[in-house]
Amino acid sequence: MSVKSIEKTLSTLDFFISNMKPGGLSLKEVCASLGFKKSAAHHMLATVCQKGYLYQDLKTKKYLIGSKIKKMSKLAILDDSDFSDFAFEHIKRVNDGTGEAVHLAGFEGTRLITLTMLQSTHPVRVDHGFLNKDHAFHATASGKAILAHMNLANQEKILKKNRVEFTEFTITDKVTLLKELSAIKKNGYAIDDEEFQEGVYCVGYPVFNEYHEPVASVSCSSPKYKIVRDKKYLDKIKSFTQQAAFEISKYYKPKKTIKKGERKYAA
Amino acid sequence: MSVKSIEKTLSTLDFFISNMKPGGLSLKEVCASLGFKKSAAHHMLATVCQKGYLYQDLKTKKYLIGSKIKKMSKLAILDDSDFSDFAFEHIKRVNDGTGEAVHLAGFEGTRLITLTMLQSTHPVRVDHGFLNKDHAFHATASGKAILAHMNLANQEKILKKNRVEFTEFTITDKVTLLKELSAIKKNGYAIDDEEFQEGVYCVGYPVFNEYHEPVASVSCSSPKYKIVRDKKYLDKIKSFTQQAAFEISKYYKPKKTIKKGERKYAA
DNA sequence: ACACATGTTTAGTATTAGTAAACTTCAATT
DNA sequence: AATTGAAGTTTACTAATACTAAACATGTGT
Repeated sequence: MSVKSIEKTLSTLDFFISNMKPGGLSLKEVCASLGFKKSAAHHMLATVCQKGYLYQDLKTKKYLIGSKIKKMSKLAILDDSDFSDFAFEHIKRVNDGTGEAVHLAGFEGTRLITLTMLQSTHPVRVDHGFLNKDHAFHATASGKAILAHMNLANQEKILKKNRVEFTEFTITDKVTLLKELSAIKKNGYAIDDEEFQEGVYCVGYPVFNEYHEPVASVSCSSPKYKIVRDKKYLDKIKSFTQQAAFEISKYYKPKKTIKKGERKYAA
Repeated sequence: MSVKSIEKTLSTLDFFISNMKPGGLSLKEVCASLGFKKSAAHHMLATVCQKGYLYQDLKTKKYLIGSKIKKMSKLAILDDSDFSDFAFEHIKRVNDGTGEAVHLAGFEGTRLITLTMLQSTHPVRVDHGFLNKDHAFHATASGKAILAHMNLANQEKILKKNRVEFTEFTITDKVTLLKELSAIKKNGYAIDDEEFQEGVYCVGYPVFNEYHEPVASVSCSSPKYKIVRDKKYLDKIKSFTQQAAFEISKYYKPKKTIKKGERKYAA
């Protein structure tokens, strides 16, 4: 079950994220775009302002994002810049070596999140996916690479919500997906064969923490015709990507002694 | 009027801001601290997670702050680091010259917000006020310095909500406050004579934008006994603070030609 | 293997959030 | 200067929904 008034409020914040303008957004704009009645929207926004998450410009009456959000953002974990910084050089090496788009993804609960991405340097570019956007776990190599190494309970929890059909090749059947995940786990890498975007082929390798739990993934996308035309090309992409994921996993090398009762290191 | 379920949700986010722990917060902790029933809190948190503003760790079930907040924070204006950077050297000069605590404050709607602060270098320190915390408009020199240069409508809007009695010297009567504000506007600076914290005396000067609208303030706090003991000490503090506010106002010097229909520059 | 602690789900009721309409404020136009 | 209109705000009322309590699951430590 979900609380509708909270849903509406957070959808409004979403709207601010994607449509923010320098002077802020007016009540009318919010209502027009989200289909709210103005009095209801006003009550809602007044409450949000009262708590300081938004605020209203005294002169223009337009709504702006409050600094409380900034304060809160400092407490977000996936915003762990250390990790992204550490990973960057390895991601870059894949990008330099292949010229193709490279993604570093992490996750928060059941959400797959793009942490860093490097665009293809080739003329025919593949540029789906944006920073911090949340992606499909089931239809991407990055998602499946992580998912494959989770336990069944978590896999099902994630697949319950994420099974949108993006292309005719998207696997939407849960049993087929679970079978695929087990193959991925055995092979050590995941592929996305036009499952998310037509004409795009993608390879993904998992990044593990010190307990051998999957925490992120590195993936490399390429136009499919290149893969078909030249068999060796895929091997090259795989080797670069695998290497990067392996190196990035070293970020999680145990730093302090493991306390008893904690999981053992198993890499 | 305010929407209660939104209020509760945002109070919960407030709780996350002030009580966040490395592994996240449990449902029980939230309920215990905020007095919620666990089923209600669960529904609420599930909704917030579904929208990605929080997320739940799959293993520990604890709640963490999502990266969507990070995304949103990049759109907050008062987080305009350029301004704070520009202001810093001037604030620093006041701190170096007086050795006392110096604050740079801005505001969002009816909220006074500390942007930067420098601690006193003296043994007897005055350290109320924290970064990004919202402060009392009516009981601080920083607040009154800004408030004095607003129009009556906005002054009343702000004073309607902020008239808490912090000490026996806090001015809580609206008429008295408005009279005080008009004196501040004439004098060009505001004082806080133990109105926010006992034993603390404070002087504040407004920072104006290119339209001569108050947008921020610089204030300097000192233990009151120093002011009483040495009349010249206050003059020194005032002169440093005034100079800083004057210099910081230059940040808003018009950069491009003023379009017709817009307010004229009047400084 | 058991018990306890924590989180999750459910069905029913009381509260509250949304509606519509009137009001305010301000600015543009006559 | 008076008038219209466009935005936001407030109100009183009612339909919808969020909260409660209690049972259920899950997993951890003993």
